[in-house]
Amino acid sequence: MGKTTKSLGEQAHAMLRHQIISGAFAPEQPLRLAQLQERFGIGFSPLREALTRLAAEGLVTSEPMRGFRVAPLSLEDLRDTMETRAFVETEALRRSIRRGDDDWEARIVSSLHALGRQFERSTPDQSESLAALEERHRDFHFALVSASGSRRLEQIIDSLYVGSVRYRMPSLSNRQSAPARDLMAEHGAIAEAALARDEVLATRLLAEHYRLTADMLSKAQAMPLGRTG
Amino acid sequence: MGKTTKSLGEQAHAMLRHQIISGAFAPEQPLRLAQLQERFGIGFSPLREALTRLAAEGLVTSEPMRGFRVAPLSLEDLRDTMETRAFVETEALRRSIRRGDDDWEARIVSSLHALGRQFERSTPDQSESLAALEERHRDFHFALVSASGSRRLEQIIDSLYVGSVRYRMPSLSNRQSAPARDLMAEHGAIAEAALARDEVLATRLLAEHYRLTADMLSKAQAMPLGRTG
DNA sequence: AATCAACAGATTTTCGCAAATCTTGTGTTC
DNA sequence: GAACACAAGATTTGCGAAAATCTGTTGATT
Repeated sequence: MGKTTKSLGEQAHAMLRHQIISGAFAPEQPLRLAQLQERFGIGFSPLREALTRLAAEGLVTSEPMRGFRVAPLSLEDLRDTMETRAFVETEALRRSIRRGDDDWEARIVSSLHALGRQFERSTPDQSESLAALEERHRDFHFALVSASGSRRLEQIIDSLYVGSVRYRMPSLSNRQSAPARDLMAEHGAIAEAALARDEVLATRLLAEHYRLTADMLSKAQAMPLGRTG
Repeated sequence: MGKTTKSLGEQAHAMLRHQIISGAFAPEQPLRLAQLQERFGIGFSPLREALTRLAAEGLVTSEPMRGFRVAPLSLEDLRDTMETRAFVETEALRRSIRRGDDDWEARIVSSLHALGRQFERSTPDQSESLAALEERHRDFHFALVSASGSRRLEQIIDSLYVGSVRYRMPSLSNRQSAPARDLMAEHGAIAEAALARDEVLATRLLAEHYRLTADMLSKAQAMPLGRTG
């Protein structure tokens, strides 16, 4: 069978990562070993390994002898992260437009199509389909820059994505932020420019896309949803 | 006392990191727990934590149920890493030139001076002074970009530095590669342009500096020193 | 001769307990 | 009443042993 047995440490890492990203743990919340052991039914050692990895990835913070906490969120970090994403990904897109072959074009077309389908299908209240939507969204953006030819750029893009997805997940379920933008049109325009090998237009559209996203998330972050008191 | 007690895991991480960077372990060499336990006199848990962190940083690789190895080196990775450094650090330098205050200028002057002193003092065969030289070199380059205002760019620069220093350490002790370049002149010119707030010149000199370094290290990498058989 | 199964040794991974450290609450002193 | 010392509980950290997995060798079968 194709089922590769993952170590408990990897499983713990994946589960914790997913729960932090999806907001099941609040920012700055302490992550107690005993609590996690009960929640996941896993011993100290694998949990510690998972937390150490997450700390290196920037999703949790660690203070000596005081354990681990979920990494904080801030407007400043959001702005910085999105600006840096725009800077790095426009370069990776530029290179991909120069170097991309038929397979690269196919990945863009295919991931855009899949994103559109999931977009139609998603209703705001199903957290399951929201996770699927986020996955499609990620796939599309990765496809765009997937012919850069630089392993290092890919790694950087990946880590910046992880740093930004926590800001997006809660606002994805917020209906109010969506109507102002036609997200599919934005993505379609970027894909079109990339496939037309128009470096200048494609990178400008991508940067603008991230700028709009940063603005929208900043508002959502400044006024967290759900608090009606 | 100002001495903060570090956890054994942190100590193990620092020691292993230093030994990998300085070449005490060969690339791709397996890192056996029992062997490391004997070498450092530290138990399994802290060693595992250290190795997990190093894996997340890219200095070691890990395969499930097969343990850890020192991460491989390659000409391709060297080229990619140095190109990416040039790309990211020129941007950070550009921003620093725009935003840098008196303290930033002071850090550049001071770290350049310290680098020059250590450069005069260093003789090729003292590995201790070579480590100090590398430290000064790092400090100078970090000072250059220390006013970028972007935490994310700083993190990226840091991780790329770690990825590249392993290529430089062995060649630092190779006398033959040094005479072709006047390293202090290069560094001095970069600092001068930065302090003169000349974005174009400073970033061009910095990029050229990294291009020359990449070329030099590529040659050293292709023909490892010491093998006279 | 080549392939495969099984066994033995080495290695990684996981667990539970002991030690070290931090936190909280209580009582005493000024 | 406020500040401090101290003790009890909670929590992290570290260690060694046990379990799970891999690797290399030997011997049997086709």
